[in-house]
Amino acid sequence: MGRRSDHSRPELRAMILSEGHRQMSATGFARFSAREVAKRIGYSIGTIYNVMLTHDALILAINGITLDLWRDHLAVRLAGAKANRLHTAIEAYFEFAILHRHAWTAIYDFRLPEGVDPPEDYSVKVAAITGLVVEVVAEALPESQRASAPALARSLLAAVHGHCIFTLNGTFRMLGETDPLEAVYARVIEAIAAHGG
Amino acid sequence: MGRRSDHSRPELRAMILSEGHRQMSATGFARFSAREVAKRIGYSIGTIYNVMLTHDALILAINGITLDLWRDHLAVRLAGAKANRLHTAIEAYFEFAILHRHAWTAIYDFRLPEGVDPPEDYSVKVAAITGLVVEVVAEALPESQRASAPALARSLLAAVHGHCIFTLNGTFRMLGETDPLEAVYARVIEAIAAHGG
DNA sequence: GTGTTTTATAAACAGTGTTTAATTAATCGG
DNA sequence: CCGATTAATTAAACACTGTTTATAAAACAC
Repeated sequence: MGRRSDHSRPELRAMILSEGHRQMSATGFARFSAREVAKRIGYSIGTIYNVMLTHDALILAINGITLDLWRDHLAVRLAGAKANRLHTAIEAYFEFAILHRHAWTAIYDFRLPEGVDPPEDYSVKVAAITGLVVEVVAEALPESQRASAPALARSLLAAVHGHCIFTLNGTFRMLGETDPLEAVYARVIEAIAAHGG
Repeated sequence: MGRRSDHSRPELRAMILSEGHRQMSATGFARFSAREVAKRIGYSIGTIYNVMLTHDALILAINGITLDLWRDHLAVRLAGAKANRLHTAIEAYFEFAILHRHAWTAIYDFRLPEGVDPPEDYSVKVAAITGLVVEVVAEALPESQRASAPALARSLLAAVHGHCIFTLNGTFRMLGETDPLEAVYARVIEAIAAHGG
């Protein structure tokens, strides 16, 4: 078949990413298939390559959608929290990861070839999420310690992340941990306290 | 070809796992191929299935080897450390993960089907590593707090793990973190201090 | 030596990502 | 308006994957 144009390029891209994200959420990174996405939107695999160029770019774009949803989730939860914002942020981190476990896990399952950096708009999405966390951490610190907020925030982010992964991949179940959220929260409070907060 | 017996069953299993681990270390989980393992040891793919039963079991066995190496690495490092044992443990965690990055990452890249538990000997290997960490954490706590060592240890393990992952997957590079080891070490010391250590 | 069991393989099946050539539809120039 | 050009789409092929099945050959038991 030849040139068809029932959908514009941007429409096609939107269809691919929407169906792709749906499928990533449903089946996870390991079983994700670009061919299946093509089938479901009624186009051939070649069209996916025309629009997305490569499999890696497709997955990166899908993960980008997940990052946007994640940022929104955090932002909404934080907007509705006047007190206990650190706890809210951690809670929201866990909530999103558990609710969208396959899509969230895919962010970390996918790795670019060594030495290749992610495209800038992808880094921007990650930075946006980090930015929200830095803000919340900064609020919890005395003004004299505000300068250390970025460094402390990314460290606490890593700590929360580790707890979240151990929750999802069953490590914590294996080790007998039943309340990982409160466990990290305790760690975070200890760190903040040590910085005068 | 039929029954050959140049190698006994245990010999074959050892060859498969040795070559499998070598290949996992060299190429990583995403590019790992059971067929390639077969090729390299001079047997057909069917033999791999005869001996290993399934692809999942093969990977689980390879990851088991990595866990054993990891435990040994931690044990050796800790055996040679009289003071600063917490720092040594964290250092050893990072060392191993970076040195065997592909094999180490494969432990977490692989996921059993949902609801399926790992075989017991695999859980035992994980518990052995955790046990070492619990010991070191317990040493750092006052006797009155020793009971909380297991819970605190698995939480700190998760924290270290998160920092380690962010180091390997480039997140920390993206966020400008240049010394993740000392960052987690600071978090660990804060937590220990908060428990009276 | 015959019969049975075990081992190993080749071949097939159903997938995957990726590339290529061919075809058809839309667009553009005159 | 019509022919030439450009762009979109696909079918088919390639080289892989994991997995299953039938078959042959070697080893073992009696």
